Amino acid sequence: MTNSTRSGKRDRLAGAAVRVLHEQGVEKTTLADIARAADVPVGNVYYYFKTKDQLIEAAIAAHGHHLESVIATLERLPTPQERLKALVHSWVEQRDLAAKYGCPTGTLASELDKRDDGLDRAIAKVMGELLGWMERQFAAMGREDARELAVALMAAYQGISLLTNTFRDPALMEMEGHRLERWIDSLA
Amino acid sequence: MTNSTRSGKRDRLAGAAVRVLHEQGVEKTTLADIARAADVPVGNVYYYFKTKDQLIEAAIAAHGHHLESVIATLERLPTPQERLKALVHSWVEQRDLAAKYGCPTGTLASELDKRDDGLDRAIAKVMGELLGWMERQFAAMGREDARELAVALMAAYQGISLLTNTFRDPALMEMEGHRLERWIDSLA
Amino acid sequence: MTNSTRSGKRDRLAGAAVRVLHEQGVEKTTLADIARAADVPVGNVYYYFKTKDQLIEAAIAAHGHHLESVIATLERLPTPQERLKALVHSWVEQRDLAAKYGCPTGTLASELDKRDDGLDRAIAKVMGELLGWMERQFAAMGREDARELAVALMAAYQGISLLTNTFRDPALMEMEGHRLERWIDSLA
Amino acid sequence: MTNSTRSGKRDRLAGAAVRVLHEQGVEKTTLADIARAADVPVGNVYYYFKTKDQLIEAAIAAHGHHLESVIATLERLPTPQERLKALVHSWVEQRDLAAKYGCPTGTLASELDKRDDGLDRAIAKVMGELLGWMERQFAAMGREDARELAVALMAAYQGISLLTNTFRDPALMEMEGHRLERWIDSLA
DNA sequence: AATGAATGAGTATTCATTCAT
DNA sequence: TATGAATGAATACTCATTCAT
Repeated sequence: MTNSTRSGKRDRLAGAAVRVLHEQGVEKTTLADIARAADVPVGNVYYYFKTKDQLIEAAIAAHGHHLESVIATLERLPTPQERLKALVHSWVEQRDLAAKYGCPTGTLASELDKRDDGLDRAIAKVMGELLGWMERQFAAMGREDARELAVALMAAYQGISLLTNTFRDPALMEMEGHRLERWIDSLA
Repeated sequence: MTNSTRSGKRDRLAGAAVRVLHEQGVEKTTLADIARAADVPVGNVYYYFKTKDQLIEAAIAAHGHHLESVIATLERLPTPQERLKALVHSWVEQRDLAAKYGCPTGTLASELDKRDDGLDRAIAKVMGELLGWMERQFAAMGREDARELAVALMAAYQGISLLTNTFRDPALMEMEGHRLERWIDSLA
Repeated sequence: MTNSTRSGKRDRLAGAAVRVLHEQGVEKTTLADIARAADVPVGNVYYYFKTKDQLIEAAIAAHGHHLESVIATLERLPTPQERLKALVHSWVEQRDLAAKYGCPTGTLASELDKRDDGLDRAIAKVMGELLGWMERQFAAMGREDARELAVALMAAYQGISLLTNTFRDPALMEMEGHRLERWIDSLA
Repeated sequence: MTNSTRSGKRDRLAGAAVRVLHEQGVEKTTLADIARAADVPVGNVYYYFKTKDQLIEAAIAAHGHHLESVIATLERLPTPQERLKALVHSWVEQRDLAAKYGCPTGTLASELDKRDDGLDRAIAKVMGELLGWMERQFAAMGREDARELAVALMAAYQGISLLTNTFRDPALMEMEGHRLERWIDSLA
């Protein structure tokens, strides 16, 4: 809100960046790619973002907001089990995208780790938020090992996203999704 | 053997490439980086590899051979459970490296997916070999769902590697490793 | 007109390319050479031309336009004989340049033939236009063998340009020019 | 004889160079190309030729010897007219090669002119020998303008070779060949 | 004489970033 | 604010030439 101008170009750039960075990867994506996807002239990008890094940072933030809204929707469900299973279900629904490009959060985290700038901390924070929410769900289920379970669930998702992407097989995500749902049920 | 020359420079280059690609990522790594790590003049690299892609391919192959030797060592253990748990144990032992750079196989697979060349198929094959071996272990344990279990185990490892790397916390790998060992025991 | 920007840098680059390619040859000419001749920073060349090939293509087009304007001037003369002889005369006038670098069209055609790109077709088209014009002049003189005569005249020019260049002797062009003028007169 | 060793590698290299330089052009041809064509290891080339230039020079000489043998064969014919027409006839016979690669002498002369080394003088000398022979034939026909006629004939050949090559049309060489034969007859 | 290997200078191309208007 | 144009540093790749054996 605060940063958006009448034309909303800043948001459009950040949104386009999320999409293009997911599809092409950070290193393969040029500023021109993002500018084109946002339908903004290249030279104009620098009015909104001083550097490419700042644009990536904005993309990470935008992706974080997206995850927050996903969580907010899940919160409407009555029990933690249902919430977690709904999350798993949403992953399975995205299986075709995962097969093409992997998980947006995970691929970003993986790539940003190799860079000198501090952007890896930004994506770690986003992933940490989701992890924290998961932990709270397991805790609400009365589990003492909520932290461990949250880590296991997040790892399972990140890992199966990578496998689904590597083998280009959406069925892998589906199979693992069902297994995770059964697993969640078994924890009650 | 077949490709090694007296000085073994070709192998030295492939080996250095495995290391540097893991540490810096594919896109951030220049030919000069690899040449320097192998203590070989840049121009000389092209005597052994026609393109950067071919050098990466050789690095993938070298990494594949490394995994094969790891598997060969595991094979000496008497039962499939012991073999699988020893594999998990070796992951935990590598936790500091994972915290710094992630899993070499996984980060490579993730990055190569974004490229146009066919190298993503090469790393997929390497990962597929390990996956197949895991499946055979679960099958030897009498599990009908060996394939599903193998996928779950591989995903857990890839995912926890990514989390360990993202949060720069080797303890995550340790925690998940113990959980996986208990899980394997529970399947018998 | 259509492609020229305010500063006309694109045209300046194409023009400089025509000159430098003629003087140094296609293979010996670097992009830096052309950029320097046009007084344009190397990196900036790529704003106007995606590849070296495209710049060469623009140079060929520019040379083609030059030939068109030469023809347009010749068209003002009353009879085809006069036009053809004026063309021969213009060749003789350029004899010092030919002694130094050969015919721009011919040397370009000769060099481009050795390349894989389709640029040899572009220069062939330019030469074909001039050849067609010559043929129309001979036809206007009532000659049934206009095509054959046009080919003979063009060949004579290309050949004497090569000899003049090889022996570095402008007098050769002069001598052959006079012979060709007499020959044209004899055809009436 | 003097330079040939038992194995005749030097001659084989020069011969291969003539062929490859004609087909690929001087600048596009690497030493490795020639070495491969001569079935000689690259490193070994430098035992016979100190530089690439010296190898090209040897190729020019070899081509010169070839032209000498062609002339020697023509000398057996009784009259100068017959000799010249036989020369023209041999050009026509080579029309397919000319369509593909142009005249070996001419393309070499054209390319070498752009270089700093003195090789352009070497090929000029070879062409000069042939030109001198032509001139002697016209003189033997009693023509006072023998020099001019020789230049015209050589230019016609070089020019039609270039056109035949540029338009990739062997018929051009054929057409011009017939015209030149009639022309020679008309000079008697 | 022979040869696989080594070397370094040179070239096209990309792209984040800056500038002028 | 907006934008086309400018810039230069970086990178993969080629190849004549040299070296060690």
